[in-house]
Order: sequence, then C-alpha cells, then structure tokens
Amino acid sequence: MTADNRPPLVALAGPTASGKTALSVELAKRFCAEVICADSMQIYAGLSIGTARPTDEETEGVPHHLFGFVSPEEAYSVARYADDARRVIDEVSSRGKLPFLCGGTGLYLEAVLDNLQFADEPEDSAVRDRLKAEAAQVGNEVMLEKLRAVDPETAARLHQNDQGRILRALEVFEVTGLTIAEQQRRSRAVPSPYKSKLLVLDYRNRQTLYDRINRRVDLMLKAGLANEAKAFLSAGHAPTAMQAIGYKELLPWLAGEKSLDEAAEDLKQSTRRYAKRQLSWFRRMEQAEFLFVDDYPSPAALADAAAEKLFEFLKQ
RNA sequence: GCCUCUGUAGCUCAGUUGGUAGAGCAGGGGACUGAAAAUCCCCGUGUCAUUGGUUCGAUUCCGAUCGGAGGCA
Repeated sequence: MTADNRPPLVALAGPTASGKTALSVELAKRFCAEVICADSMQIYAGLSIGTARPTDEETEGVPHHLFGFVSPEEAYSVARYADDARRVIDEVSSRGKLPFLCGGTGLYLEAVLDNLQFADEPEDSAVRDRLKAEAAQVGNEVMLEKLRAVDPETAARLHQNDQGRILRALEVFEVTGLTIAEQQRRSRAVPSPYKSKLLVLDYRNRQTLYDRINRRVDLMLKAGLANEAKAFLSAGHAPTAMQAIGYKELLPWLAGEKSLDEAAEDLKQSTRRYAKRQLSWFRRMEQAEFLFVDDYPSPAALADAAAEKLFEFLKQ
C-alpha cells in the first residue's frame, strides 16, 4: 500500500446546533488549523445571530475564513463556493497550516471534498426565466417529457414535482449542449488534490439535539435576533440569503399576524426539520465518520476522541 | 349527590348501521451537482379507558368502574 502524499484536509460536519463551532475551535488549536466555512448561510454578511456564525469571542484567535464575506444582496452558488473554498484551502495549506472545513451544508462539503468541477456558465438567467414561464404554462409533466427526450437518464430519477431540478437539467442542456447527467460525470473527473477526513457530529438521542435547537433559538432571540431580522428583512430582496432560517419565520410577527412566541415556535420547528435533512445528507456521505456527542461525558472527552481520529488520519 | 355529554395514533379529532380503524398536525426515512438553512419524494398497529354481559364475533350494543367536560342541586 503506497502512502498518500497529498496534503491533508479535515472537515467537521453535523446538524445545526450540534456543537460544531466549539469543537472546531478546540481541534483547530490542537492541530494548528484554520477554520473555513462550509455553511451556505454563515458566508453572508449581516446574518450573524440567526445563522449562529462564530463570534470573535468563540473563535478564540483561531483564523476563520469565508464567514460573513458575501453581501446578502448577491446571488451566491455552490460553484462560487467551490472556487472560494479551494482558494482558501490552498492558501492555508501552503502556509503549512491545516485547512479545517466546518459547516452544515452537505452540498458545499461534497463539492470541496469530492473536488467537483463546475463548468463555466454564462451569468444571465434568461434561459431559466423562460423555462420557468414555460413550465407555468404547460405544466411539469410536459417539461419532464421534454427532458426525457434529451436526457432520459436524468428524467428517470426525477419526480414530476421536482420542478427545480427538471428545469435546471433542461437549462444545462440548452446552455452547454451537454446533458446534466454527462456534466455530472465530468464534474467527478478530477481527483481531489487533498487527502481528506470527514467527521460528523450526531446524537444517539434525537430529542437531545432538538432540545439544544429549541434552547438555542431562545438564546438567539435574547441576543437580539428580532432586531437583526428586522434590519435584514427591511433591507430589500436578498435572493439567496432570504432563504436563511431565522428570518423569514419572523415575518408574520413583524407583520403583526403572529405573536413573537408563535413565530419562535415556527422557527424552532423549521430548524428541527432542517437538522433532520442535514443528517440524511451526511449519512449517505461514504467517508463520513460519525461521532455521537451523547456518547461522551463532556465536551473535553468528545474533543479528545475527535483529536485521536485526526491523529490517526494525519499519520497515514 | 343527581343528570347529560365524553374517553380511539405523541396532539386534535373522524369512523366502524357489530366482522379489531383513518385524517390533519407532530414525528420518522429518503433524495439532492450553479437558490441547498432551498427544493422534492415516501411512511399511520394503535391494549379503540378498564372490566363484566349479550353475540359465532364487541372498539362499535348494554351494565359497572375509573378519568375528563358541562348542567342541576
């Protein structure tokens, strides 16, 4: 067995409120690592309390990258993230530090860990807008049939109601002349220049996680989430950032339709459901090694266990 | 104390003219390649309160008991 001489890349994933931030800082200190955001919402400036972005106090002097650096007015995407993340990873690595991805966005993590290649595509969304208008006219079934005619492979795996993916597949074919199935194959053509390790935090007892989520939402509100949301929501449209959990759920309260308590309950529920979806993503990531937080008596014990796994990995 | 109503899935309730039951919400699982904290798909066995009786058969009818609600004293 030949040694893998590629430089190391470590990632820590886990559902929201699982304790990623604290653990990442602790591990970063032990391994001389620098943390790189792998979270689709913590990248935005202005969304700080609601996305639980690490505060200066929490980072304890450990360098953090790609947090809060995108204007919420901008449309961001996985493709841009992959570029940004690779650039930072290379920088950190070339300085002799360990790049440490931390975040809960499965797609972003996969894009970097699997070194997915994204082809250049024109910025304008004219094609997409047109396809959307067409779908509104003729219905999803017809659009799915159109896709089946050019890309039966993709059409076969998409459900009729999955309009977003059906239209994107049609868009890719129209813009690039290649099916999205083929594009996706090509996206995996280049092996990663890094050897990587992915740790995932989870809880054996789901309720424990949910309790943490509920508690954290209360803390966010105490920390001033309502004001942050007010400022963010009144700043106008923010196409992608607008999707962040923690803001849109407070709209009914700002509109006087719901009490703050009711809105907070909705917010907790969306967050719980989100955590579930995150876990479902992480479970299918082949290289994921799960660490169950409630297996350990203390954060320190968890950190020791995680550190041991990283030692093993770095030795390889 | 008496009368009436009520007790079915974690919650709110349907329902079975007697052949062991189903919705919404909650919850669970899955998918995911340019909006991903988004989006899409799938999943309902529960001593039908307990206990006797009638019946081939009771969650369904009758009685009692124990909860709950309302009314009258």
